[in-house]
Amino acid sequence: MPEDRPRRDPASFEAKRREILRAATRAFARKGFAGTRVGDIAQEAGIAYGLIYHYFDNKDAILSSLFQGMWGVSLKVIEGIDAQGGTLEEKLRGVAGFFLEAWRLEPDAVEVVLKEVLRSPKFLDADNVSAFRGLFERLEGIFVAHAAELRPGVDPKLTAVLFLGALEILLTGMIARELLGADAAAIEQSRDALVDTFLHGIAG
Amino acid sequence: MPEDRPRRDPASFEAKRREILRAATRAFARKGFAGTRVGDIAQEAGIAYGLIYHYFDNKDAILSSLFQGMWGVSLKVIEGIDAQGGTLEEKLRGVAGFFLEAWRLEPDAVEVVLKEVLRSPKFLDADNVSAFRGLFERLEGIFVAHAAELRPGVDPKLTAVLFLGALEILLTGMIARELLGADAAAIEQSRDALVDTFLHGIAG
Amino acid sequence: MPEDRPRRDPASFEAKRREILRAATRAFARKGFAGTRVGDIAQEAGIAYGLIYHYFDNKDAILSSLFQGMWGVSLKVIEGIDAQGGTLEEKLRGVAGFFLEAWRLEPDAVEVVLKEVLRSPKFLDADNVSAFRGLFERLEGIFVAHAAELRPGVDPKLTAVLFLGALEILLTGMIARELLGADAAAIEQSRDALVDTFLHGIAG
Amino acid sequence: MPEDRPRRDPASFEAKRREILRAATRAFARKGFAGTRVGDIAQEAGIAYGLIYHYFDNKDAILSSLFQGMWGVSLKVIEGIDAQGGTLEEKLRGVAGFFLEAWRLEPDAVEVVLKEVLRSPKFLDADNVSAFRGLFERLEGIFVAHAAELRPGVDPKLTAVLFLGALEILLTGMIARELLGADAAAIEQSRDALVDTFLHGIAG
DNA sequence: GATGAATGAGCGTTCATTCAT
DNA sequence: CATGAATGAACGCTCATTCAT
Repeated sequence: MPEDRPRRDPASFEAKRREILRAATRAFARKGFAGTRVGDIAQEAGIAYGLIYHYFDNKDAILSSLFQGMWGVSLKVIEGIDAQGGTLEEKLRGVAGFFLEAWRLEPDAVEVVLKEVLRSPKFLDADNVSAFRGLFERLEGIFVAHAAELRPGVDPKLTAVLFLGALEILLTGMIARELLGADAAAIEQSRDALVDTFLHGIAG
Repeated sequence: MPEDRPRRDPASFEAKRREILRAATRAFARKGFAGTRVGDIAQEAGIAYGLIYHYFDNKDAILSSLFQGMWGVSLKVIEGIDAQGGTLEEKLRGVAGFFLEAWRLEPDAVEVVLKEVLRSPKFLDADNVSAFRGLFERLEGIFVAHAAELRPGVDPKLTAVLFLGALEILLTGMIARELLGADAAAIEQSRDALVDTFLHGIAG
Repeated sequence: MPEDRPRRDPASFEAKRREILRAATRAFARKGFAGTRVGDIAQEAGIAYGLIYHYFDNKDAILSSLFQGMWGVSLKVIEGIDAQGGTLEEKLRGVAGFFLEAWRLEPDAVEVVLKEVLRSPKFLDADNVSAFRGLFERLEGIFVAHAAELRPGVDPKLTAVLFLGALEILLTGMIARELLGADAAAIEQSRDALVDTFLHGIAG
Repeated sequence: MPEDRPRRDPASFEAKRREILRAATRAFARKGFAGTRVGDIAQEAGIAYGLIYHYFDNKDAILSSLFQGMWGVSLKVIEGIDAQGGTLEEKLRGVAGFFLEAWRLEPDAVEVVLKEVLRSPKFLDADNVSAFRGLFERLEGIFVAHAAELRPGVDPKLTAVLFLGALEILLTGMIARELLGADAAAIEQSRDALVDTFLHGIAG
């Protein structure tokens, strides 16, 4: 007698849910959220399309679930990097490295979040916007905490915005696979260029 | 004289076309390209929706037309800034200032191009990608031309990418009107923070 | 030059709307509201199904429109019968005769209203319930006004309910075309049986 | 012993079946037959929805079963009332009282039969129509048997229709709980008003 | 030029029913 | 007996586009 009632096993339910989420992520990355039919996701997952509605409320909920999963992890990691202490340089390298590494490991998921969630008025609802803002504020907090190391007159909020903008376009550029390489060395080089530029500028 | 098709009045044709384009831009900015119906554009322009098809091939063509108009002007201006000579700092300030000023004058158009064209696989066809790439290359050319003023080891292409990314998020952030101000002073401050950060870094 | 701008002619718009409404009524009568697809209505009307959505918000709105049209007329007629004066017998004969005649002229419409609207929790929303109640109250008012002609102890509200119930089942029975005849003579006989029974009872 | 299919316990099978039937009746009364999902019934019964198909062939069969159970009892009771003898008044009071009492004891079941079965072309198949007709004929038979007590010219069939229509709307009106009360006194009053009206009319 | 009626491909979603476990 | 994952037919609805007037 293994378990009392293994009916509706939560573990396998979650496993299947994740499986569908991965299939959806691949499909969204390939054809965009709008261009992906629910049937495409099902086909990618090897199941009937009706089954998707056992695991998700609707098509939108799949994308929201992807975003929230990614974003929750991201925020926690950034908080960890901040809490660990270290120099400003180490922290910036940590933040940039985390997102670039996330892209290397799960390029589809990063692409979809960047392209479909962060730009869509539909998904940038109050919840998601506040999640998004959380990252900005955390980075801003890092700059504030290290204000003593900054040139006078540097605005922490603006700097946080610029840094994330530059980081985002690195990821976007990698997605496009046109402007930048995608191998580990290129990633490292990109990360260093980003951090060095922000810390020391490009002027000789 | 064998004109191809004797429009009654080419000037007024163009005027109406621009009028529709402006109406469409407002509508796209408010509800997104996908969320805007052709009928919404017509209503915004005060005409019947069927008439739109006298001036544009289809809905996509409206957005493409907006992009090409904006982008052509942008490229010419950037080229002009480069050709005028001056220091690297002046050129970067010119580039950033141009886009920020464009946003101040036509925020809807800038928002739509950023959100709907540059992220959409549908509109990033060969033509548009190469137009987009043109801007990158022009900026990269500026960094190459001023290589003597740069720290050794600074990569021109990567720097161009980072700079445009930071610039883009300023525009995006301004669109959101949440993180940064939108008045002339805030714009100037943003431009200076961007250029100073890239030239001199933020470290003290 | 006939008219200033015959574009979007309200008259022909209404005519087409009514045409669709009639087609829908036939379809609903034949297969029930739930059993009728929007495409069935379109086919019955000889148009494409998409066109239906130019004239009605959705499938529900078609049924609501039918009900409100029928019910508004009915209430007005009943009010007219009441206002005209006369004996209680004349008024009851008028009310019953009106509904039975309506059924003779538009059996499908009466059938649909009886079967699909008055029994459906979905369509018996606040508006429709209050419309329905209006008829009850009007009939109750008639009994109250003629209280002097009634046996002592007769409850006007209960009597109104019973009268309308008996009237409704006459119509329903005619719909079923099983229990009662449908010709003019049968209708007259039904009406008289109803009124005579209520006024004088059946006991010898 | 060659039982056809040796159910573990026919009694408990029937008990469970009835349990499901009661749960379905509550659900149908609350949301209508079409608006009730098989899963809703299962939830109401506290079982898995798949199990329902062990006890009923399909969703329709549940409603049919409810109708047949109710109707069979009703017919038997009406026959008993008729067979017992007595005056016409006693018989009419018995018939009306039975249905009103049934509603008091099982309002959901009565409501569902009235709203979902008797008006639905789907369930008014040959079997059910003939069951339904049985009640009419039995009541008609009562009027025929008591023809001597009736005014000349009273049509037994029409009178049966009118009587059942007035009775039905009482039940419907009680369901709505708007126009009439629902307590025992109100029920008695309704029954008496119905019978008195039919026997003696309302004219003074 | 200008209008809006007309078309229909296409998609998201529901839910009764089956069946492996 | 009991469960709920799995299936897929079916349907309402949207909206870009065409075209007769």
